[in-house]
Amino acid sequence: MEKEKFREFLTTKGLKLTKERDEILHEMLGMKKHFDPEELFIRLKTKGSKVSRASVYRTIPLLIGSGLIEEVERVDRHAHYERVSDDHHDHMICIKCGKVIEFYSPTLEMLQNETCQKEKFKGIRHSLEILGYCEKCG
Amino acid sequence: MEKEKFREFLTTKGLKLTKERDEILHEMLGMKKHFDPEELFIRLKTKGSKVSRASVYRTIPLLIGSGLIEEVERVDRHAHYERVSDDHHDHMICIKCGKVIEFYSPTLEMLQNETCQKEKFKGIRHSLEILGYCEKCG
DNA sequence: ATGTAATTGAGATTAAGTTGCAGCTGGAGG
DNA sequence: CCTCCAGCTGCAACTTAATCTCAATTACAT
Repeated sequence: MEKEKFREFLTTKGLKLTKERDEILHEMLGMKKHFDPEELFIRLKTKGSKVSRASVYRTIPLLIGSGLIEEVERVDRHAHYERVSDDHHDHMICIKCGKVIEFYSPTLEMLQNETCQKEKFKGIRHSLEILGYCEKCG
Repeated sequence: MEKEKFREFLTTKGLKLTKERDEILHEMLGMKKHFDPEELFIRLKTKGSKVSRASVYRTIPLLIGSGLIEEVERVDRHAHYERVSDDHHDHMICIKCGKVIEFYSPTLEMLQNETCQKEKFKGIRHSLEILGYCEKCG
């Protein structure tokens, strides 16, 4: 189960399964599906855990490395803006260099409309972001 | 053109077109399509402008309001994580009642992969959010 | 049991963005 | 063309999310 997966990851990397990491792992498993590090930290704190904020932040990459969680949002932590033009498009964003590729696929748009109809949902706008590696960083 | 659009927006809101706002507008028009506020500020600064960082940040919502730029990224600026499970899905979110419908369309996924290949982009994960009205609120 | 590289918490630091405030200014109304 | 005041400004202090430093502690291979 999860703890074994985590331990295995740590061992292969020459890292240790400390009681702090264990606490963080267990608390994480009890979170709702989406969470942020601060929520996790607060929950530990209110349960009386002595684990520090730094340890929570330091453990997150290890949980990702062991395949137990994934980063959902942005790579790049600050706000970005775009000059408006009338052509709608979606984005591919390179996780490594931050490059943004704009693309537009009519088929994709159409398919989304169909999906909306199936759910009786009236779509107004959407945002599709594909994260990954660009040609150069791939 | 842009300046008129901006002035019109400001006037209808009872706001003023100051020289600082004008400088920011013009510098913004010279940026590459995607930019962040700090880049904009630095560019003004290096050109000898006396405009403050605060004014840049304060002007951005006005540029959005006048339809000249859009926010590209997430509203929520901090990192989020998600416990891994094997069912990937996307979201439809009702603008009115906040209801979230999870859906999954293999065709949509496939089409995305094809689009990535076309751009020589190695997609790792994506997030697709369709905003609109659910059956009840529609 | 021991040695040591990894880990810890506290608090300082950084980055991005926001806010309060005292003085300045665009532009509507005269 | 003036006047006036709501709206603006820069500055610096503040906030939030996250990272780093460092001396003390600890897991775990041998």
